[in-house]
Order: sequence, then C-alpha cells, then structure tokens
Amino acid sequence: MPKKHIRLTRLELEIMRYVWDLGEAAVREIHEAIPASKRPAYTTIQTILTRLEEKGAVRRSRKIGNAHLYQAVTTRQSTGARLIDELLDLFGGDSEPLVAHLIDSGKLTLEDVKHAEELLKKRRK
Amino acid sequence: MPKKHIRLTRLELEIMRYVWDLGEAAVREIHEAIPASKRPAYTTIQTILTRLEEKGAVRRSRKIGNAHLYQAVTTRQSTGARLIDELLDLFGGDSEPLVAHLIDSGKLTLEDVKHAEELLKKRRK
DNA sequence: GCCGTCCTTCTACATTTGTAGTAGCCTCTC
DNA sequence: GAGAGGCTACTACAAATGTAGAAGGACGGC
Repeated sequence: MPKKHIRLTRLELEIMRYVWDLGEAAVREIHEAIPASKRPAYTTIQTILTRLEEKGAVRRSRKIGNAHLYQAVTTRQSTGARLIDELLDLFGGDSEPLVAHLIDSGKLTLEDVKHAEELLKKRRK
Repeated sequence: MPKKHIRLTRLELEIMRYVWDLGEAAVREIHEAIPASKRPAYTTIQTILTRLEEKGAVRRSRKIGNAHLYQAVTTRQSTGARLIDELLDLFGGDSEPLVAHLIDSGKLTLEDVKHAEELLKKRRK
C-alpha cells in the first residue's frame, strides 16, 4: 500500500518538478535546469534529493558514470491532488473561488471548461 | 503598498481560516473552535497569532476585557490566489490537471462549470 | 597508470516552525 | 479592595528546512 502521505516542503516540491519533468535526473541536470537567479548550490540540490529519497518521493534508478539518476516514486498527480485538497480546505471545500481565480488570471480557458463539462457528463453516467 | 508576499505555514494558515471565518477573533474563540482532537495548547494559538501579526497577516482590532481581538489583514482570496498560482506551477501552469482532480473528487459540479463558462464568456468581451 | 574532475557522503549550522510552560498583569465579582 | 481566573508577554526548545562546505572516492582522457 502507498505511504500515508509524504509531506514535501516548498523547496522539495520545486526539485520534484524537475524530477517529474525530466523523468529521470542527475543532480547536475537539475542544478543546471534551475534558473541561475534562484539556483542553490549543487550540494543543496543533493541534500534535498537525499531527503526526498528518505521520504520516499524519489528513488535512485541507476548510475551513469559515477552519478546517480533519480526518479520520482510519487506521481505529480497524486502530490498535486493532495495540495489541491488542502487548498480547498482553505475555502471550506468550495471550489468556486478556486475556479474564479483561475479565470481571473486567465489560466482557465473556455476550452478547458468545455473539456471539464464533458468529463462531468461522462462521469455522471 | 501591500507587502510583497506573506509566506504562511500550514499551521498559520489553519489559524487564519478561523480568523477569516470568525471575522474577528480572540485567542480563546479560535482555541475552542478547533476540534478537540487536533487542538494545540492555548498558548500555541497565541504564539501563532503573534507571528501572524508580525508577518502582517492579522492585526489587533480591539480589546474585549483584557483580551485582544484579531482581525485578518490579508484576505482569504489573495492568500488563496497565491497558493493556487504556486500549485499551478507544479503543473507547469496548466490548469487542466487541477480541474480534472476537482471533478474526480466530486468537488466540481456541473453547475460550477456552467457558472465558470458564463464568467468566461462575459470576460472575453 | 596518473591526474584532474566531478560526484558522493558527511557534517554543520542558521532559520523557521510547531509546541508549550511560566510569571505576572488585568478585571470582574463579591 | 481582595481574590480568582483569565489573558498577555516572555522564554524555551526540539524538529524541520534551507543552505552549503570539506573530504575523499571513482572515472575518463591521455
């Protein structure tokens, strides 16, 4: 069975994004992928990856040369789902404010909505 | 001008929820409003409120007897908006996965979607 | 086979966060 | 106006988080 919940910190989440995006990543790849302006030291990334490994969010998949490659264990979906649920709590479980903000900030398109509607109808059956 | 960003921790956010819900709240009110099973010590709430005050998220509005009443400075909306945006970053700015999860977990109704659609159409003009 | 690189592993440490006790100051009630 | 009870202000401290240096091992090129 899957781990209860893995609580990731902001920085950990930030690093996870790269792991998810890259599929499989070495410390150096992640380090270089981070915009120079906010790039932490190489060893900082390493430390975080080690902690992520301890938390069970990533695992070492294989080695290339003497470098480890890390791979996500937790999916972006499930991690995101938890965060969304937490966010909803903030609004007492009502998703309306959330959707409203997405629209206000132009992140939710009409197309997205149509798609959502379809999903909903399909689901209803 | 408003503070750059106020970064609230999980517990702080939890407490803010009560402040928002109650409009104006004393430490004791919040303390009692929290379900006994997860209720921290009275002074813990107090500490958090003091920190929230330092961060500029709440302010002391007035006193009742010798107790301070706290009031939110930051709105639930703006705080939520920031969190949503952070969440979106996780998905590379694509709100689809977010909406999909809302639907999967039954939090987004067809009615919500219709409403969103209207908003969008209005906004497009 | 040797050397420079690069990677890992360990260790360190300041801050932030969660959690709460203590002491003393008000206030309301007699 | 004296006492009880509640409230605040201070202090404390462990754990989590962000951040990184140092030391040494291994790999690839020559």
